[in-house]
Amino acid sequence: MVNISTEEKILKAAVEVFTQKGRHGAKMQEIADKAGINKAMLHYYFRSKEKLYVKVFREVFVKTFGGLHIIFDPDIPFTKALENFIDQYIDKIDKNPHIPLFIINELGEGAGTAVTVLQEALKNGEFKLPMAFLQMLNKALENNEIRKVDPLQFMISVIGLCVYYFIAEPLFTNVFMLVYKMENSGGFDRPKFIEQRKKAIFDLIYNGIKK
Amino acid sequence: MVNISTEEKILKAAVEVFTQKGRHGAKMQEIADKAGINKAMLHYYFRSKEKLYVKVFREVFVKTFGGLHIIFDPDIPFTKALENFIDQYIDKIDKNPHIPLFIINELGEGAGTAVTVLQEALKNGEFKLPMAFLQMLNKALENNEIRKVDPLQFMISVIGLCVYYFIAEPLFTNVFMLVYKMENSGGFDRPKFIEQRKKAIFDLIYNGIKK
DNA sequence: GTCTATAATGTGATAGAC
DNA sequence: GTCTATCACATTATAGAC
Repeated sequence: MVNISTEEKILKAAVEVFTQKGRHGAKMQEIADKAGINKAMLHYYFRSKEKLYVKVFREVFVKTFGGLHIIFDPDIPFTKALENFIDQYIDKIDKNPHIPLFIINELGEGAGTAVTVLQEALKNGEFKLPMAFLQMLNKALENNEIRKVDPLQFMISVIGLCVYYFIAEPLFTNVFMLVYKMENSGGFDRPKFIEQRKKAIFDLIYNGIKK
Repeated sequence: MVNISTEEKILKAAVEVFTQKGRHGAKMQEIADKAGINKAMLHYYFRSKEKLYVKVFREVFVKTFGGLHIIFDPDIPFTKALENFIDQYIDKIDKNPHIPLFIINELGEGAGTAVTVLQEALKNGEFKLPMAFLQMLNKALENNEIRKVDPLQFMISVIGLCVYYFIAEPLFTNVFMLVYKMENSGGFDRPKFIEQRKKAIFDLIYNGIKK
């Protein structure tokens, strides 16, 4: 990929700006600047801000969450799959920390583009994660591998545990600063913290559902 | 309160619009319409959109999270306090479902108004929740009431479990629709689901940390 | 395809009458 | 204090030359 096309440059810049600033906060000028071209080109390639946004949302959603269902391979034990999921899901979010909040915000705008994309992705198999998770969980419940839990509630809990820190990071870092100051600690080592987070989530869940 | 003042009407409308549309999505015209007055009055009372936003953020943040620390009363057992917290925190969010995402989004805008308000509230005692939670948790750990856990990680987990569903509700309702259709279920009873959520969270945590 | 210049619109803010 | 009318500016979108 020696020569990246103008269209690709625009899309790449648009992903950055839309995911970081949101639908309303994003400005066409900033996207143009980041792509190294001018505003007119954005409209030449994508007609309008709205159409560009739709492309960005669909691509971001599918690329981020499209492949994760393979973690729930029926041939490995549920507990191990869960551990893998926590590990890989958090790694993915950590590499794209703005994306969960971006998707949540756009889905919250009510019936419209984002919700339509989600529904289509659920139907056409581009977003198999929830069903793969629920199927493996139901099998583990049937086989009495784990304590009885409500499948939907449990799924929300696992995903929430993985995602929430990244969404609310500014809130927690400020609380940490207060705590660390009180403890005369060595400050905040973020990579170490992320690894500890994985372990804390798995420990909580594992002990929460083991028989 | 027979006669609500114009300033109060504006603030009430501004809270609604800002929390639902965000800082950039909110329009002064919509706030004016909702308050039943015209745009000029907004500037007469608050000078600028920015100043009005600051008032709204501070008020919303303190009113929503300012009083919750009293749940962690040292005289009651930690497990019971945790159960109360889950119950009351979720009730509060359920009554103001847009507020967590609003606060998270504004804190994510980087150093600025929202972060400043948070830091002040942490210092001046308007936001005692994190410290109250951590103190009670540390005591429970010292007394060997619960399994050994990392206090900060555990706090994030509890809050995330309570908040995440409300933040990502549009995502999950769409998944539910798919699941319920497959199961020929009677559809989605939201109030019942919220009560089940409280129970699911407490069960997971309780089993996750009990000795 | 790419650019500059400009139109068209939306929105925050103000002036001035009452 | 409240209103209408208007300004000033930012931003999306287009026209037209190269």
